[in-house]
Amino acid sequence: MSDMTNPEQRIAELRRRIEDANYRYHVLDDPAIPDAEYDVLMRELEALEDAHPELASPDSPTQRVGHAASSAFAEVRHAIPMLSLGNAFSDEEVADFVRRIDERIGREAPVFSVEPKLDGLAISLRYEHGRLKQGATRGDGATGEDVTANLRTVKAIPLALRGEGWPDVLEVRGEVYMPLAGFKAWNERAMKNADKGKGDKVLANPRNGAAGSLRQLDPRITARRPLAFYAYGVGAVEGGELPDTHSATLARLREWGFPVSSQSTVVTGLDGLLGYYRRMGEARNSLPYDIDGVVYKLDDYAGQREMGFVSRAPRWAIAHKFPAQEQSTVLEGIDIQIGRTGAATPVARLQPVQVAGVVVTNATLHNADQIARLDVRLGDTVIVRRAGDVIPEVVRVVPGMRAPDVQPWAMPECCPVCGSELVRDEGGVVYRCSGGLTCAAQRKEALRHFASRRAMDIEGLGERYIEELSDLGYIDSIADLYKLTLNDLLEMKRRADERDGTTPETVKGGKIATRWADNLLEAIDHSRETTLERFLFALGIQHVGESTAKALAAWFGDLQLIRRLPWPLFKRVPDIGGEVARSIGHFFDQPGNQKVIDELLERGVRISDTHPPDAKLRGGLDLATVLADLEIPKVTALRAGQLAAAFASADAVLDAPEHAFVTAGLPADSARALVEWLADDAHARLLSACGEALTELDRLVPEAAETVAGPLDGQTVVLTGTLSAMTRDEAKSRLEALGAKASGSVSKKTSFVVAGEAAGSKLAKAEQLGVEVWDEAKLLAFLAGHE
DNA sequence: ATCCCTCGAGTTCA
DNA sequence: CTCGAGGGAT
Repeated sequence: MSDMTNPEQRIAELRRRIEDANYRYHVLDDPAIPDAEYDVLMRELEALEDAHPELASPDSPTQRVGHAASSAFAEVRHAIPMLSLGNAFSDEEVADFVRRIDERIGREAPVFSVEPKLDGLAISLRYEHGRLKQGATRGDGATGEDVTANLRTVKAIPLALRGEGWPDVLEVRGEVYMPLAGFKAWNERAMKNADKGKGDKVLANPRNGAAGSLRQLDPRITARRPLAFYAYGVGAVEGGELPDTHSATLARLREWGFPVSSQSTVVTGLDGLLGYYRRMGEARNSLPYDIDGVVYKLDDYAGQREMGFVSRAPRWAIAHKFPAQEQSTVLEGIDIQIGRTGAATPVARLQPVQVAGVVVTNATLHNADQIARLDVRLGDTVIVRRAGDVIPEVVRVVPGMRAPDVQPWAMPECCPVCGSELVRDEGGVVYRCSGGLTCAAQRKEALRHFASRRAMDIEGLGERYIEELSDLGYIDSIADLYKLTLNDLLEMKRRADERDGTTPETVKGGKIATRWADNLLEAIDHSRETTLERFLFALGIQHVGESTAKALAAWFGDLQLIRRLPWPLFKRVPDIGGEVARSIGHFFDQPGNQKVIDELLERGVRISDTHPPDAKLRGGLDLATVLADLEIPKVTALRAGQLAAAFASADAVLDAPEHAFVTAGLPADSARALVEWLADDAHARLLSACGEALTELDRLVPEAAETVAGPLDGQTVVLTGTLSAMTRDEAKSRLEALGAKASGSVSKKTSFVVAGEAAGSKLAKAEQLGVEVWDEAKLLAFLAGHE
């Protein structure tokens, strides 16, 4: 096709189409052609320009890949200084700003052009006769650096102006920034490649990413960075006119090919400004770029001229800043917290600092690896952020502020609570206290977990009471909760008050208050009536959370059965594999745990929903499956099947000589491995126990399953946000009653997401994956129609 | 062996 | 909410 037309025309045509695509993508936010097609056009243009060097032009989109490095940046003096803006941190300061305008030029409710304040790098672009001639950084406002070659690589910046009516000389000002998606993708790739020892620099944050990219001496590096641009104003103008308001100028810039924030708009008076501030504050976390506030500008240029300037900032504009989401503070110490499973988590003790509206003093450091990665040391100045706007975390260390001779931090060797050794998980990153339930911290955490809402739900038994009851020796195990008496509680309280030197709380007449103790006993009593699912969860078995506890309860139905089942049988439950099954078996193998369970039952804990095992177990209850589940070396599912065909029972396998396995069809090495495995007494007992369990289950499991089809059978749902008519938990159980499976995270397998008010990242993920989203109204209508 | 999806566990502050 | 790791499909 291209050889039909003359190359000059074709080049012009290609350049126009490519820049058109850039414009639609970056300015109109409405991509016109797919990436692949864009690449094809680009390659054709490159080929043509190579073949006809005389037709090359600095305005060509091919030039956006950047040329060879220069040695330094030239200085650029700004014809009109690039001013900084005054800052407002409170509504009052904004009110003062509006009042000053009224006082000075007599306008009570002025019209403002408002826009988000992007966290990027301010630049100036000089166009002469519609062509980009020079781009510069803001620098100190009077003088910046010439970064034209770098700016040419930013696709959102037009190399030539579109439309018509532009002045002979036009200086456009705006912000170069790094969109969050681009930043994330860049860093993910950079980190992946960093592991392999090659690759790109990991960027500290989008702002630094943008600034650093523009200061590259080699524009080819800049070209690869995901940079974007928004125009927010003009500087020098010669040989032409602009509209007489700022908002109209922005509209004009948009026509000429500049991206202008779609969030920029016009509002009136103080109320308008503050309303915009609130709206943007809410939208902040869902914007595709970082903003640190909003900017208010008096819209009409006549008013701006009248207002004038103070020193280096205009009096007609102000930046209204959001509370910082990132702050620096000093790391005063690193404490070790011991969790329920003994996991030792380092927690940063920080000099109190305001982050996104709350004072933060603690932040998790996750684990020792994370500390090593960040190279955080005691006394360091660190950057703290609230991840997802909730949980504080240490992001990085501020370099160059470390005192000399501070050593790297190391995980202590012993548990700070009980002194037992801290042992690193094999192949894992967490260290655990090896003290088990002899460790007071683990005992307390176990109690806290047992009493928690989703477990036994003992209302009022919070951290404080557990601490006191445990420290003063009233409860050692979870079973001890059920033998507490009113006297115990009152005595405990008296001793705790004495110890802490606090005066006892009294009611009139000087009598000691007992109401709290009555309530607590009542709550403990109330918790005696429970379900198998809650009970299993409350025991705090490693790897058994709510979901696994629920599955165990549903499949086996009876605590007495579960507590003596050999571990391989647990693998019959979907989503329970070797690791989890062993962990459950191991828990019930401990005589101490069995004793606690006996005590709980003796002291009145009653599981109300005991039932026979689920019929779905049928099918998995044969010798072949059990032999495969035992994880005997070299005995695969296939070999297990051969054995089951040849032997009538587990006991028959136990008694068989090695050659009988070979006769059964096993290769010599499998037979050998099996004999060796069986030589271990513990293994032999396990196999025998499995045989017995099979026989018993066979008797218990009902013949056929009679399932009622629910309307949501096989569907996976995710709930997010706040519902008004019911709690999320209630919605969850009602959906489950209709056959749905409620999950915590959105994936492409998710059938639909129920999104209430203020839904966050899960809703975003659903939209990104194109997963169906229900609002509360739709949920209610569905429930009404199907329950 | 490798991917993707879930689950478990740990965490902060008002 | 986030990270790590278990389970299961491929």
